[in-house]
Amino acid sequence: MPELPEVEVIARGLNADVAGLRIESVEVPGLTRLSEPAETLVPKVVGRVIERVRRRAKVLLADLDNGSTLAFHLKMTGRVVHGPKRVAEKHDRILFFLSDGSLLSFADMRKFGYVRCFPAGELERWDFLLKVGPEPLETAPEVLAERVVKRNCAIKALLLNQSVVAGVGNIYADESLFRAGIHPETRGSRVGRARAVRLFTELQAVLRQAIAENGSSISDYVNAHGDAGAFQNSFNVYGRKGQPCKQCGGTLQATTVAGRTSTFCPACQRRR
DNA sequence: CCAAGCACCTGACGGC
DNA sequence: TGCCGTCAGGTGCTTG
Repeated sequence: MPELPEVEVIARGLNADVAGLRIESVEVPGLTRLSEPAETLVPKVVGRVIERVRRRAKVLLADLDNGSTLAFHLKMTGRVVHGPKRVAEKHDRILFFLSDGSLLSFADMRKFGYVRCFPAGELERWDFLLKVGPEPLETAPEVLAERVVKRNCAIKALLLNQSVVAGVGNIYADESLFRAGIHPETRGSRVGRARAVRLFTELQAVLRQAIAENGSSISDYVNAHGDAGAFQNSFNVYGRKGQPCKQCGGTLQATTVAGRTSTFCPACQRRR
């Protein structure tokens, strides 16, 4: 569910809340198949102080005081929330009880998400981080454009490909393509350098705006305090199939690209 | 190597 | 009511 802006908002909120707190105990109501087993995970984190919480791509990273790092991937429905101590709820996967009496919880209805702890020095060797592309907000649009203009697959698929650019998912891919006036099925090689630069400039703008509005909430997303975001109210195309284009008044259409629903305006995003 | 398609899960919603 | 098909902020593995 969460894309770059949502994970960024969660990371900032958590960092403000839990940095400096010690993990006193851990409860594991049921980790997912993709997570590290509780038997190896729990001993690595109990007694450790959380030094900092940050984000890379769509992964939430909590650095601990012995150099190890807890990594959470929320996938479609994962939530990481910090709040008062409470009893376990239905979709809770792992609960971290902290030194100020508060609780850091990871819940995931669909069980696609995972949590792992990388000992000091091992995070850098994690396959996911070795393959993932540059951060779109820390990379010049011209540099990002170079990564797509020679590729033959659909520009929408390239935006979703985490090794091309990190952190973009279905919402922000569709929204940035609309802002740049590019049809989602256009091949990377047919976009052209100038329009590709425009695309990544618009991507940066939409990501920054979404972060400023606390992310987008469709059904599951909440920030580190359990609050919904507001950017879903600003969508131009995502989830608006059949509704009027905010730019030209025409009817928005949807097609499937890279296995994902892609909503676009056939007039503002002409195929070339 | 690249592109496409499905698998992994649970729940919500619409149609009959 | 209930059953069935469809769809959902993402990746990762297999297949061609």
